[in-house]
Amino acid sequence: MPTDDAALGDLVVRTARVLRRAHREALEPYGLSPHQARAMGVIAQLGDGLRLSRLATELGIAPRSATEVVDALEMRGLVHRSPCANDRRATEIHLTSGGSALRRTLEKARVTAGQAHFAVLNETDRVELGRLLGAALDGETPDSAGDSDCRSK
Amino acid sequence: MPTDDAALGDLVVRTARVLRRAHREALEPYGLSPHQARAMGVIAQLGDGLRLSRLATELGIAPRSATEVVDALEMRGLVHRSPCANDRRATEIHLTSGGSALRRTLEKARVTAGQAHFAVLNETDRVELGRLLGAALDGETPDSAGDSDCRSK
DNA sequence: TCGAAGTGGTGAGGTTACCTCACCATGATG
DNA sequence: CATCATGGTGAGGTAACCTCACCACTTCGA
Repeated sequence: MPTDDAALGDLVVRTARVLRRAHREALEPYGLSPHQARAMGVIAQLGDGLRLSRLATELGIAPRSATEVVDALEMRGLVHRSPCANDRRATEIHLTSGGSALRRTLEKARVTAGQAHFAVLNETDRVELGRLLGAALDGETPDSAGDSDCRSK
Repeated sequence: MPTDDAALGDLVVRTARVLRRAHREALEPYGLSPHQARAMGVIAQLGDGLRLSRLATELGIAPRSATEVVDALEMRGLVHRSPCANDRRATEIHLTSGGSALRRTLEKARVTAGQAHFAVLNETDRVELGRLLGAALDGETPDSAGDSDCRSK
């Protein structure tokens, strides 16, 4: 068994799978899909007066698809739309109080799950791991800010 | 900026995203989806006389869905079905020669992409990274062999 | 100032990759 | 040999995307 080669990539992908599964399971009780949770994160982060089209680019999806995500969140009472004052074509999206409370809960769960996975490592190792992953990410893909996903074209 | 907390999980997930995107792009010229490529990997690995239902469990999908994956691969001439001698209900799946050639090409591309991402690290760091990720994976989720994915229930 | 062109959001309808349920052919078993 | 279990697939459904067409509105140039 060779020490690395593609194995390093495999390890990362497998780790990500474990983390994602934990995330998905944490979300399940609330009836949210990972993408909906991510959308709430973006809405919370960019906050005030977020346009639907901006949300779409942040999520790396088509504007039309963002409409659906927001529809779903709105139906659950987690966000609401309001007309934009400056541009009467546009719609602003806000988290409701319930939405932002849930967002905080989920964020906490996500952090906890991440910590749990790396709990077997000591502090030194965790720092080292962060350094190595960060270095590889910085070295590769000087891909502007929006990490987005894939289906960009 | 705190050194770790959930940041470690984020780094892993972002790294995985970069790798997956590279993988998807490598596949695109051949008109294969990542899942189809994965299926070919399983078929190649478990080889001879692989049943459709076995493939399904390996991929972590329902048997009915494996039928579709194999349909697609067969249509592209990458695999073919043959009746199983021992059990006339069952079907065996094999890679065609074209299929296994393509598989080797893709595997090589995947390895190369992984190496490229971690090329900024020196040998020592790469080994260390592997050790840390491996340790965290071993510690967590004593989830039997089949890594599979998620939608297991 | 008024028509043309651009932009923000959404209705309609398509695709992909999954799913379940029902079914048939076959195999295993009392 | 009747019965039940198993391997694969047809039919039809769902979630999360997509494009195209469209309307309301803004912006811009003559």
